[in-house]
Amino acid sequence: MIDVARRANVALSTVSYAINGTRAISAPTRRRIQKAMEELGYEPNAIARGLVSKRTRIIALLFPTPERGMGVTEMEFVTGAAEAALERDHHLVLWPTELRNLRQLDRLTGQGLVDGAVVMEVRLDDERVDLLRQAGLPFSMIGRTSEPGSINYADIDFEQGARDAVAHLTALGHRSIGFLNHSPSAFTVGYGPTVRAADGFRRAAMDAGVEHFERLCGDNVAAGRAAFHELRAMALNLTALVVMNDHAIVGVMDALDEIGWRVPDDFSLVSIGSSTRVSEMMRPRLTTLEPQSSELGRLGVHMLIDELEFRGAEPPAPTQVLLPCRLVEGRSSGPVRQH
Amino acid sequence: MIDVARRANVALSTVSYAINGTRAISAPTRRRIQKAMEELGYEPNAIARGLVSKRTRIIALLFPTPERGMGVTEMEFVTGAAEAALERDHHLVLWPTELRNLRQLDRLTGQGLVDGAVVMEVRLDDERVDLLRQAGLPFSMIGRTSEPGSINYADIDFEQGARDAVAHLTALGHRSIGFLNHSPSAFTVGYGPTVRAADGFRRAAMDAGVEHFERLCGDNVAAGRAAFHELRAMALNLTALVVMNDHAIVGVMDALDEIGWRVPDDFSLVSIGSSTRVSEMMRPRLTTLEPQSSELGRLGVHMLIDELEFRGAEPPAPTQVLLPCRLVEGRSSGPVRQH
DNA sequence: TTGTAGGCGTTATCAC
DNA sequence: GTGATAACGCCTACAA
Repeated sequence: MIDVARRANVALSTVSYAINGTRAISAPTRRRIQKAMEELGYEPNAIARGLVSKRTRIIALLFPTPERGMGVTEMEFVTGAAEAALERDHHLVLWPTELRNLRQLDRLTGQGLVDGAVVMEVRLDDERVDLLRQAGLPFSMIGRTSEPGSINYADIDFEQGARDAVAHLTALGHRSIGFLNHSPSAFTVGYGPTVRAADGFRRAAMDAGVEHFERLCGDNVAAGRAAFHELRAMALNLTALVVMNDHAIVGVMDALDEIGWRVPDDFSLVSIGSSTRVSEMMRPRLTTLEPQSSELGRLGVHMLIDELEFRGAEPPAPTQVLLPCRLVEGRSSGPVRQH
Repeated sequence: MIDVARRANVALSTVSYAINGTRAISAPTRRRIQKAMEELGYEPNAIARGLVSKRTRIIALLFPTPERGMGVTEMEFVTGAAEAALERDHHLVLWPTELRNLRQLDRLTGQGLVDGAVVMEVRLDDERVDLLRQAGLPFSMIGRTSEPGSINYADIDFEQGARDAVAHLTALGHRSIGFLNHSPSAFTVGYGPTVRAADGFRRAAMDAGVEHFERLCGDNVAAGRAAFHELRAMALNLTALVVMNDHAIVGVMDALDEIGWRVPDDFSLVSIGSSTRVSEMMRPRLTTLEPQSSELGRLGVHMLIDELEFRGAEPPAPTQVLLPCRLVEGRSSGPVRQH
C-alpha cells in the first residue's frame, strides 16, 4: 500500500480511502491511485483488513457430517451458496460438524474467523442453534426449528409439496394413496421435512376424502421393497404412492415388478424431494416435486449477508421464506387403472 | 491473551509460546495456562495470527462452476476434502471459478487469504494451473495435466478402470464390446477421464483380442438411447457395453427395452465412475467401477498441507497418486448369451 | 522463564 | 481533500 501511495503521489491513508470509498476522493487522484494499483498488481490484504475492521467477509456453511454422505440436492445447495457468497464478495468456508461433538462450534465462534454462519439441515430442535445464539454469532437457517422466533430462515415447503403430490394423484382419479416416508430415525431426531411432509400428506388426503396410509421406511432399496409389500397387504385398494425417499422408491419399483404391476399403468408413483437429475435416472422417469435447492442455498447466504450489513442500524424484520417445490411430471404417474 | 497471562501468572509471551509450542515450557506452567484459557473461554484470534505468521491455515477448493451442476461423486469429494482439512486443523473455502473468467483467480492469490489451493477437475491443458504456478501459490491437483511435472496430484485411474471393465466382461465370455463415453465437448476441452478411459478401453480390448467399438455421447438419456441404436447397427455381434456416462446409460437401458433385450440375460452393462449410491438407484443395480471420491478429496488436501508444512526445508518429492476404481458387482452384467 | 518492543497490512481518528 | 498516526491481536526476537 505504501508503494501504491508513493507511485500515485498521495498519502497512505488516501489510498485506503480510495479503496473503501469511505471518503470523497477527487476524480484525478482516484484515477492515479487506480493506475498505480494496476501497475503494481496490488490487491489489498484480506487478513489485515479483517483484523482492524472486525469484518472478515468470510461466512461459514455449517453442515452435519452424515453417515451416508450427501446427495445431489445437497450439492446443488452448496454450489448455490458458494456462488451467492462470491456475488456478494464474501468467502464461504465449509464447516463440517459432527452432531455429537458440538464443541467444534466453539472454535467457529471464538476464532473470529467468520462473520456469520449458514446452518444446514436444521432440526426441529437443534442444539447448534442454541449455541450460536448464545455465542452471539449472526446466522441464518436452512430449514427451521419448531420455534424459529426472529431468526432468518429459508426452507423448502415440503408440507405444501406433499399436498401437491396428493392433489396430482387425486386429479388422476386415485382414491387410495400411500405415503412412504424417511426412516424412523429421521423422525425421532426431529428432521423437519420428514415430519412436515407427513402432516401435509395426511391433511391433504383427509381434505380430499381419500383413503390413505402412511409408513416410515429405511433409506435403502430393501426396506422400500418390504415396505411396499406390507403396505399393500393392509391397503388392498392402493393405487398410488407418494414417496419421500430416493432409495426406497427403487425398492418399491422392484416390488411392483415382482407382482407384475406396471408403472404407471397399474400403479402410480410420485416422489417428493428428488432432484431432476435423480428422477431422470429412474425408469420410468419419476414424477417429482423438486426442491429448489440451489435457490435455497443462495437465499440462505443472502439473508445472512443482509443482516451482517445492517448491523448497527435498527434490526430489520426477519426474513423467513418457504420455497415451494416444483412439480415435474415424469412417466411414473398416470390415471388410475379401471378394473 | 493478556487476561490469560494475568490469570496464569505468567508473561504474555509465555502464553504465546505455550500455544504455539515454539519453546519449551515447564509442565506446571503449561497446565496453569491451559486452565486459564479454559476458564476464560479463550480462543486465539485466527486473523491476528494469520497476519503476523503469514499462515492463515485456510486453503481454497477451486471448482469449476459447471452448467449441469455436480453429482454425487463430486459431493463425496468435497465432503472428504472438508473433513481432511478439519483433521489437519485447517479451513476449507469454496472457490467457484467460471472457466471463462479466470481473473477471479487473481483475487485468490493476491488477497493473502489462503495458504494454498486444491484444484478440482483439472484438464489435460489447464490455464488455472499455469496461473497458480505463476502466482507462486502452492497447490495440489485432483486429476492431472498432460505434463504434471513436479506438481502434487491425486487422480482416479480411469485408464485402469476401463481395463478392469473389459476384463470383467471378457471373463464372462463377451467377445464384442462397446464403449460409450462422455460428450464430444468433454473430449475437446481435454477432460482427462474421458480421454484416458478411452485409451484404456481400446488397449484392453486389443490385448484381449476382442471386437470393440467406441462412441462419444451427450450426457443425457436421449443421447444414450440414440447412441445405442447406432452402435448396434454397426456392431451386430455386440453383447456388452462399458459406459462412462451416468445419464446415457439410462437411455441405453430404454433402448434395450425397446428391442426386447433383458439385462443382464441378453446384454451386459458395466458403468465406469458411478458411485454406489447412483448405481443402486438403477434397475437392475449397475455393475460399476466406483471411484474413491472421498479418499481423493482427503488426499488432495493432505498433499497440499504436507507441502505447506514443509516449506523452507528441502522440497519433498512430489506426491503423485493414482487411485484405483473398485469393482462393485451389480446385476447389470452377466455371462454372454448363448445363441 | 520474563518483560518489552517491533512488526504484520489495514482502517479510522485526528489534525491540517 | 489530504496527511500523519494510533490502533487491531498476535508472534518473535532480545536482553535479562
